[in-house]
Amino acid sequence: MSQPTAARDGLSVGEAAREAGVSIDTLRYYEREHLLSTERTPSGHRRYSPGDLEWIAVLTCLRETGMPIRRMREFATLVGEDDDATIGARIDLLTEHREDVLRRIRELEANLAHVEGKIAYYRGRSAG
Amino acid sequence: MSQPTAARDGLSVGEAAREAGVSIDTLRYYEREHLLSTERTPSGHRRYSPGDLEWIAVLTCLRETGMPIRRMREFATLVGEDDDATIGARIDLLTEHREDVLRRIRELEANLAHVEGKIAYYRGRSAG
DNA sequence: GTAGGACCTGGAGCGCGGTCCAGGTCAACG
DNA sequence: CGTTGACCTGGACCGCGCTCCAGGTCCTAC
Repeated sequence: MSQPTAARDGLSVGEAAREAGVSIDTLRYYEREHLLSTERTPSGHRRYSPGDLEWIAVLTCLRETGMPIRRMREFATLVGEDDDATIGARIDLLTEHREDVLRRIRELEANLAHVEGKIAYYRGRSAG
Repeated sequence: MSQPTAARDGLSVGEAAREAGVSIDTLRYYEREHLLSTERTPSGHRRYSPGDLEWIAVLTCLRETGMPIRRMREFATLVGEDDDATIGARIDLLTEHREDVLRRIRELEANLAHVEGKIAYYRGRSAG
């Protein structure tokens, strides 16, 4: 092939990892867990398309909001079916997750207030 | 001893666990990790005072805000030294933790917005 | 005195989310 | 051609925060 390297289609796993801000091992792990699947070069190397990168960003967002891998797999399966009949299920899953996140934020805020109270208490003790 | 059961001093580990909303194993684990220490009855059973319960509540608050056990141990050590010279250090530790929690809340809120965007997108798709 | 239940200890096991490793293949460079 | 570095696989390993288990003690009630 006379195609120059720069013009090849998609990113290598190392490039994709750097781009997405995750480790190479994490990308391979997600693939094992069926959260993600990629094209391969004839020799078996993974190639990440822009769409793949967007999807990885979605996965990362879900992870960072504490969604377990198991649940992410459910979502990935729904999306992977690429059937509009699953859209309701996708909305339900994300909506439930949204509730979880909101609950966790409220919980954090409540506990934060305790921590701040404790700080204030110690400030008083060290001043008085 | 003629002392009635109800008048004995402090709660058993089972009672304390129920009261504090954690498992018995967790209380014993915290003790192994030097986050906590309790009086014992002559026969070796743990007894939890009201002060112990308050401390467990503090530990629980720190855990729920994501402080690692290792860091909780640092804090427990400072408090355990019962030396006013450590109060500055306690304030510093809690203040750092407060920053961590605030960061995490902000992160969650940012990611939450993405999740909500996704929900809106799917709603549009299923409506359109 | 004996049955049951709560407690004790030390240590193994678990679920999670990766992370690392060995042993091999592949691609580009000089 | 050989070297170098990124990639491949399957599987072992890790840190965390518990959780469970075996084998034993102790207390209470009948």
